[in-house]
Amino acid sequence: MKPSVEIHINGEKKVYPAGVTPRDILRDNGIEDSRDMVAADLNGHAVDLSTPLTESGPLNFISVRSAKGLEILRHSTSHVMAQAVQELFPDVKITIGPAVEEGFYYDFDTPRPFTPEDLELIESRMREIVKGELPFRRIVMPRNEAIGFFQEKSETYKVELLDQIESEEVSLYAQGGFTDLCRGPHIPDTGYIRAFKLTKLAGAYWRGDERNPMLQRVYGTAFPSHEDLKHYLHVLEEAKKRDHRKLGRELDLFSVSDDVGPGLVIWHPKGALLRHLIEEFERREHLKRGYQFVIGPQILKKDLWERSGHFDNYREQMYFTTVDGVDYGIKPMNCLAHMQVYKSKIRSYRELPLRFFELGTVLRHEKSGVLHGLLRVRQFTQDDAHILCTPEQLNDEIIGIVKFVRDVMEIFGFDYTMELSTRPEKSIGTDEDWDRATTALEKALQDLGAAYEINEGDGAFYGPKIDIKLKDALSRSWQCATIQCDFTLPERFDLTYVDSDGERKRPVMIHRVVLGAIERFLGVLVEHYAGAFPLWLSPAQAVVMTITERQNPYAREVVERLKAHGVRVEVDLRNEKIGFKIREARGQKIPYMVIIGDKEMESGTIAIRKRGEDSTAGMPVETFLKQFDQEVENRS
RNA sequence: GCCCACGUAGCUCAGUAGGUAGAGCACUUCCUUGGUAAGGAAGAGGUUCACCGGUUCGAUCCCGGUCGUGGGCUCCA
Repeated sequence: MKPSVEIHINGEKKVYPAGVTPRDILRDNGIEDSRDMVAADLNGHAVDLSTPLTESGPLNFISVRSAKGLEILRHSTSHVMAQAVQELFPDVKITIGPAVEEGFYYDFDTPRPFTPEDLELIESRMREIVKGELPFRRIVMPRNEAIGFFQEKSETYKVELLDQIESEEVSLYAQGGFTDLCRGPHIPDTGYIRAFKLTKLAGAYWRGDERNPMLQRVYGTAFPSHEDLKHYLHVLEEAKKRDHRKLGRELDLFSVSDDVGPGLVIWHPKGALLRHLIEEFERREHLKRGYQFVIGPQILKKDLWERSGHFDNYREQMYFTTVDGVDYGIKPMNCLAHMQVYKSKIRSYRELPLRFFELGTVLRHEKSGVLHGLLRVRQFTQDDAHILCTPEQLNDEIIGIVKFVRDVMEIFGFDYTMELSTRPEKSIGTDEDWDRATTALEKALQDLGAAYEINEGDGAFYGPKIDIKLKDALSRSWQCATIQCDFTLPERFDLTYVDSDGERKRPVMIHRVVLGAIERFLGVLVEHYAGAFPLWLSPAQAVVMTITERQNPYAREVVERLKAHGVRVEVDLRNEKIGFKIREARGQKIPYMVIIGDKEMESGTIAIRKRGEDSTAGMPVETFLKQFDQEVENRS
């Protein structure tokens, strides 16, 4: 009897001869797919439609409209791109080319970097390959044979990858004359690729290590249909309109100047006001939670940075200066001063936990290539605190901080992700301390039932950390809040407290920020709200505007009343038509327009036009103020 | 720091087989006093096209370098 397999499909169990392919089953079951099914899933692992099946189990087809299917489509498109590149530039060596969140890329080692013109060339060659409907063929061979195959082709990067693969058998995929080492699965043939576009050109280090040679990375994206691609490009255009660098200029919040220097932010009146509002909010929230304000100096003696380990581990990021022949380090972090506050007297266990808070301005020498608007700068102010507590209090303190962060993120309506970062290569402290700290952080996350990912080797040099990341308009992640455990600095600075048994013991230190850097947070915040800040945060909350100059005296009266009530109000009495004034106020995204004409003047009212609405409502000033206060109160 | 691209008026951008620059908006003045997304006219505005050097009779334009910006990589709040 021929061996057979039992396949569960559409809620039925069907028996097929072994070696049947998913494509056969697709046809057999009359599934209408109009080439939407790109692969299949058998027993939880993805297979090609052409893979002969030798196992029984549930089979599901993977549609190109599913996340997994889209990933397969994009991955296959990256192979097609590599094929096009090799056909056009035979001396290019291939490396790796995965699907990523918004598309795919492929890294090439090329003697001459690609130009934008090359991209067009590659794209048109890809279109030919797609038109050719070349089948993707899966080839399984022993690892050694594959090594020989790629050696022959001088594909040294592939050989290097194969050298590190453990299994004895590997799979290759070939379409046309192009063969790549690959796990698969892939779409059945290149004709399945419908809409794609090469998007950007970049440099990238081989295996992400800056000691390795730099490769040429070509990014692209692919979609099930041209409409989907068009939609994606449209969304991208819209996202660019939210860019905080663009809005920062348009709303006159801040600037950076060549004359001043890169990565140094100049806050204009409205931006400075926004910052002030956020900082006030922060101070209140910290006081509520038992933090004490402290303030440290901007420069501290170099000896202190040597003692802390910053000099050894963080020197390249620091600025130094010399005063009266003594070397000082300009602070890149606030922890040293906070420890000095702790050390200023003998501490009792009764005082702990101590929570020292500072809106601390720090300077870090960031590499020139990483600076980015407000999101990556060289001088920034952290909402920084250092908590000193007993080891027993550690868990509760961490839980308190995570809750703090959650509360704040909710107020702003942010989605965020949490990551637990463990010990990096360059670090100080004992393994035992690192384990204790890492366990404490993880336990707090688990106690709270928070979702998190583990980031191996990404901790600070003095301890592991929990990072909270927010996304900008283009969905790039930025670290904002961070909670870092530290057993090392208390040791190095010999911090102690007297315990109930009269013994001197070592406190634990937690470094933490909630918003992170105010600059970065505001950058992300601008993009989050697309510049339309909620009332409580708007630098200008209302603008009073008149129809004609006749109403100016009355308008001034209204402005005074609003100001007296604490409304941040602007006034537009210019000799312009009302349509023009409204247009400008809309552009500035001011929450309330207060419009005054003869009608309002005569009835002693004001006409309110709310941001986002096209109509006005007439009311007495008092009525407006009531509504206004309510909205500020709700932070809506 | 590395790779690629870019750098013209406050902003958005045009431009010149290489012959010393233009538009719109914004700004100033005047006219207009107009009820919900741009009323009209005139004017001023670039140490001459980021900076430095080279090629050339002549460079904003070609070449090299520096600085800055953007997109990535590495790194990070």
